[in-house]
Amino acid sequence: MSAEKIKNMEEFAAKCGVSRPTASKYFNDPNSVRPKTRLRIEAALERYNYRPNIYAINQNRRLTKTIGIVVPYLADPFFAEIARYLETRCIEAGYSPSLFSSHGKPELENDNLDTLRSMKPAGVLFAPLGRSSDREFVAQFCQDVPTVLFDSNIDGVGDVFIGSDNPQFTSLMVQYLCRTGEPPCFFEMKTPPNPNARKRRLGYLDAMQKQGHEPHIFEAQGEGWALEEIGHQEGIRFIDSGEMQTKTVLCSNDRLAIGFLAACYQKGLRVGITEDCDLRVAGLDGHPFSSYTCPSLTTVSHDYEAISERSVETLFTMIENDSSSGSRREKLFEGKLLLRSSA
Amino acid sequence: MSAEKIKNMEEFAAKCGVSRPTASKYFNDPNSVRPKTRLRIEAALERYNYRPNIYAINQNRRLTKTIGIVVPYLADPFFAEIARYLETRCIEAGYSPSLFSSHGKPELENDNLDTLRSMKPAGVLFAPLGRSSDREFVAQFCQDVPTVLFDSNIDGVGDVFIGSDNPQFTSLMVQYLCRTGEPPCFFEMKTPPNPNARKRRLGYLDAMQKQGHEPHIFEAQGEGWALEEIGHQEGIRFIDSGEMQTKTVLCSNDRLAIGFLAACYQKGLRVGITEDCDLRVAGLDGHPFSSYTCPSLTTVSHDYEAISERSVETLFTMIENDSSSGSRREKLFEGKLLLRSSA
DNA sequence: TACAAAACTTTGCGCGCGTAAAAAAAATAT
DNA sequence: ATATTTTTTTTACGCGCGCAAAGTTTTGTA
Repeated sequence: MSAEKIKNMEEFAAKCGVSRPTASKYFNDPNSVRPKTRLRIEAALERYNYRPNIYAINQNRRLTKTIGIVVPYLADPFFAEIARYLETRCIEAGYSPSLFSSHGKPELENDNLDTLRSMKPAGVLFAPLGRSSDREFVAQFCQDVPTVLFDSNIDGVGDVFIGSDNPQFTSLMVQYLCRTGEPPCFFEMKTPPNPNARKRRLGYLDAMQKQGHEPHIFEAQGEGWALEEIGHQEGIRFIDSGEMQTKTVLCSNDRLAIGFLAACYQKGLRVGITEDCDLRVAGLDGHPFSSYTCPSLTTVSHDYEAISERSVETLFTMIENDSSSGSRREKLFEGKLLLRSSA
Repeated sequence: MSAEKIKNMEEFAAKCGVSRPTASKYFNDPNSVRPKTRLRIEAALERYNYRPNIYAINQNRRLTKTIGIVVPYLADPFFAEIARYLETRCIEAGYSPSLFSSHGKPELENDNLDTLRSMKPAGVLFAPLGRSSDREFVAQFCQDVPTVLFDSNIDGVGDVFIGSDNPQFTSLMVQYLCRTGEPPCFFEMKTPPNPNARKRRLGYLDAMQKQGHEPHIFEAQGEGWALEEIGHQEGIRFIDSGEMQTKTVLCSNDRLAIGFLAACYQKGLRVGITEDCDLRVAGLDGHPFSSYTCPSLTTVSHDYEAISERSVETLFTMIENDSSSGSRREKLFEGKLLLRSSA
């Protein structure tokens, strides 16, 4: 490795003994040059660690090799896990992923889309905030940039949505709970920040009705993404209120459930399916940490891999065909029941 | 908002009635132009949503307004939380943060540093993998780019390190545990992926010796970042082994502790400080979810805010003075004891 | 009112690369 | 060996903006 610094592609091409356009061609696609010249270039690449200036490259390309990944809240392990998978897949496919979190704020979401737009990305994988998203703004973005919406749907916006069948989640869990014991009440936030809450509530109401049971919903107060905290605080209030008319609680998501389990523990309620327990508690999501709660949480898990995989694949074909498909496509994956010891 | 598309700063400046260099000056610092012209420009900015081409900007600046943030594993809530804070502070200061996770892999860490280097960032906030980091590579990077190392120190590398006083963490906890009951044994991984584990072990040994107690260490098998899983599996093995000669267990970090708590629960061991409990369990880190374990986890918390704040502030002054300070500086923050119900 | 200082405009070069067209060279086919 | 195809080189322009120098206008001060 020579210490000599190489300023630009001109100099580098000279070291290789090729012309600059040929070097340029190589960097765009190593296979597009003759094997012999390719070797010459790669030999030089070993000696001098030259790398083309990304800004100069991207300025002149209509589209870059960047893929934007936007999630509503990266400190939520659910999204952290998905982001990890998406990033890996993009790199494998030769793109450079660029990760953004909206930190739960619609303004930041718009900002993220703005900076992404100016990055001329080849495509974007976008999990919107949901109800609090700026609908118009997002719709415009999806028109301008090849975008795959995932996790949270915004009706009629964008060409593709890939996510989970949330009503199926609740219905699956309600069925299981009813078959094995008392029908569940539903523990959810009154104003949830996460997008799929509404569909889960509807799924609960629907499933209960179909089973011929009367639904009970407890609405937890509180705002923001501190779901465990809210589940805990409001769980205690729920328990103390005496409104709990059933010994089975279905939480709208796993993070709420984790907080609720803490509330139960604190209140001396034993949670589980065995005879000596006071309460059954179930969650929804398949949160990465849900197997390590005490007791381990029975839940319905997203098919993380399928969602990530399909999102990425769909985006890649969108990029290749670069045509907006005309009709809007949605793909919903079913959840898998994870039977553990809490319910 | 006019629908008319503006191609470049030339056109935009014309719409404002100012010259292009003046517009350019405005975008670099809105206060550097006369208030009257500033209003003219901002009025135009309302009508046409023009934004300067970031690639053209960055190509011509020696340094960009980008700040790189690199963490070893973003799916760990600890780093997710810190990253969230760092991002926010960078944005407030007028920089554009760019987030990278090394996903636990040294090759990826190097790749991240490579792409960062080619981004000509104003500065980088870097939490390295630690022992598995490529020492030479990282050192070279820190020489080329203004970098603040945080969380995990690499001796002699870089100009600044900001983190926690890990031996103090363990010593603080050991002292507390000894004062209130049996001296603790230490539950850790044999080959930990997280960087500060070694210092914690030494802190444990040292503190036990000072207290006049004999140390006991249980080494959990397993590789990688699935710490809860390892804590769970190996926790069960630990319990079954009969090697546990004390009723107090100090875990090397909170994620291990979460897994260990699950193991205790599964094994029917009651964890807590009250008379009727079999075991006391403590963790280290102040993990975001550690208050929602059952029982809630007694731990020593990083001063997240202080670390993030100091890291960012330090980087900003490094950027402004753009001189390498010559001598290496380290700042270690003490941990705060969080007394909860597990120990 | 004059005068210096500050802010602005004009002009013009340069950044590092994409890319197109035409000419030259090399590889392959006849 | 010649003709044909493929690859490479040459030449040249453009991208959108930073930046510096010199000239012009505006602003604040004496």
